[in-house]
Amino acid sequence: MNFRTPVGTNDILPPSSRVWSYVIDHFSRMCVRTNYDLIITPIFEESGVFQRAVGVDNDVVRKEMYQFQDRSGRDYSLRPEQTASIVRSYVESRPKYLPWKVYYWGPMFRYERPQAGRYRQFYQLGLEAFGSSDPSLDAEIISLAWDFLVDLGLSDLELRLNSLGDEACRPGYVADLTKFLDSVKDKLCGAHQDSYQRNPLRVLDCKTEACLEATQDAPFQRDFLCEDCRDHFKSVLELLDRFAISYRQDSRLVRGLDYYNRTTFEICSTSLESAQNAIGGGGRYDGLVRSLGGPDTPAIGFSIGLERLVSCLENQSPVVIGRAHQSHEPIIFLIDVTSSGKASQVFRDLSRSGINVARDYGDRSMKAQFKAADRSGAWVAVIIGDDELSRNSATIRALRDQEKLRALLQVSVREKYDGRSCGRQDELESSGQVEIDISDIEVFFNKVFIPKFSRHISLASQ
RNA sequence: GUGGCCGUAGCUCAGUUGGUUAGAGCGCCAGGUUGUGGCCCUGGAGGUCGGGGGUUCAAGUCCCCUCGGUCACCCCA
Repeated sequence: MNFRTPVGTNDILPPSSRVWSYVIDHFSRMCVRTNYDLIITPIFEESGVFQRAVGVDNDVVRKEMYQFQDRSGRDYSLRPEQTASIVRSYVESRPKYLPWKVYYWGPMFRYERPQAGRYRQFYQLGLEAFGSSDPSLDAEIISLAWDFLVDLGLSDLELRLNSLGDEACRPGYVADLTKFLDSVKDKLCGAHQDSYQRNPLRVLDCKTEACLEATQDAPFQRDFLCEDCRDHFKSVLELLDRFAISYRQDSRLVRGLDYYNRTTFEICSTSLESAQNAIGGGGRYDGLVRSLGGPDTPAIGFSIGLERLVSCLENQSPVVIGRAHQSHEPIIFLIDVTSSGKASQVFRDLSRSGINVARDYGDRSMKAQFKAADRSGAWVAVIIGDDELSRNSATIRALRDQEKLRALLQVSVREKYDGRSCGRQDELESSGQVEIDISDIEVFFNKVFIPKFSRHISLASQ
């Protein structure tokens, strides 16, 4: 019997993993540009971190946590989400300067039945900012999430926003809502007939006809916001308007984790075919630091599901997918039929000089090596045969896009660098390939050919 | 936790009312042809038909159990 991945988990394999690495890289750059620093926390924490943060009544904690005892009997859980760990880390390390802005990406774990867009080990990327309740921070966070997705080429996105109020106005609202639900409880869907008392807000988020109908005239938070919350929310909306980010206010939007207050948001893709169409979301959690034992510190963040994001991209962003693959393609494939070990040396030198390079192994026939070169997606072959070896040279031949690349090779080999040209151009006309000294190979590619080549590539991908 | 559909080569699938050594295409490997690779030709490797039990002279085909995949409910990323 062969081993396989555990239920609900899967390997992220090439070529799809190229998209992952591209997306994560894109995200990291954006975060660095906006002054967020990488944070890496343990993948498991004391269970209490999540129980306290997410809420013991929440499904995520009640029945979805990978909770276990280690060999010393300590009660740990694999993280079902990242925010709680980061808050724990904030409280533990007490950063000197505020705001404290951090970003992350990594695996999360929830014990659920897998289905399209839902896994037991899944990946999120996101960011959190601590130490300011300025509504412009809310707008910054929302716009970062939005722009990140839009810049990746996604278009069928919908941003929904809500304000959940704060400790001043929420309790009154919840009491009112509960009273209302008491009066219509017979009309609620089966799942919520009892559970509405534990978490009344969830009922508003229920998609069943029964609950939707029963709660049509329910009180909504927007009518209960205190003045501070109302002003705060209004400022956030005004900034989003200025950014020309379109959104929809949705009074039924209640996020699944209990720590949220004030601004909450969710981004869905209408093009995602599965039932799990929320790509990401987030919001404020001004009370969370305190409830994990820290000083009163407002905070806000968002997270995005990588599997869902990548599947959106694969559906509707061919340009980005192409670019992601291209960034991993070898430019050069080394073909060596001399069994002299020359390829090993050239491979090492070229790769260390910064060029994506690939090769074959096992001294196979030239035909086999060319086939491997084709499959690798490399743009040119660098061939070392017996003739070349005796002259200490290599032949360069275009593999893809031959007409253009031959022209580029032709120009490159004639171009002077440091007062001389690298190649012997005499053979070019007839065979469409050039021969250059091995000692010139790094200069030829790095200084002459690749600069032209990158321009050719970027023109081609436009 | 509940339910629908599905499990035959690396991949996509054929396998007729149960009947001899289980097939195809693609992919892979080797050889030939070739303008040093892409096309074409020849050959080859690779399957305990998810696993276990049962019915039968005979099971990939029928029955039961089980494991896995997938989608949906629920929940959420």
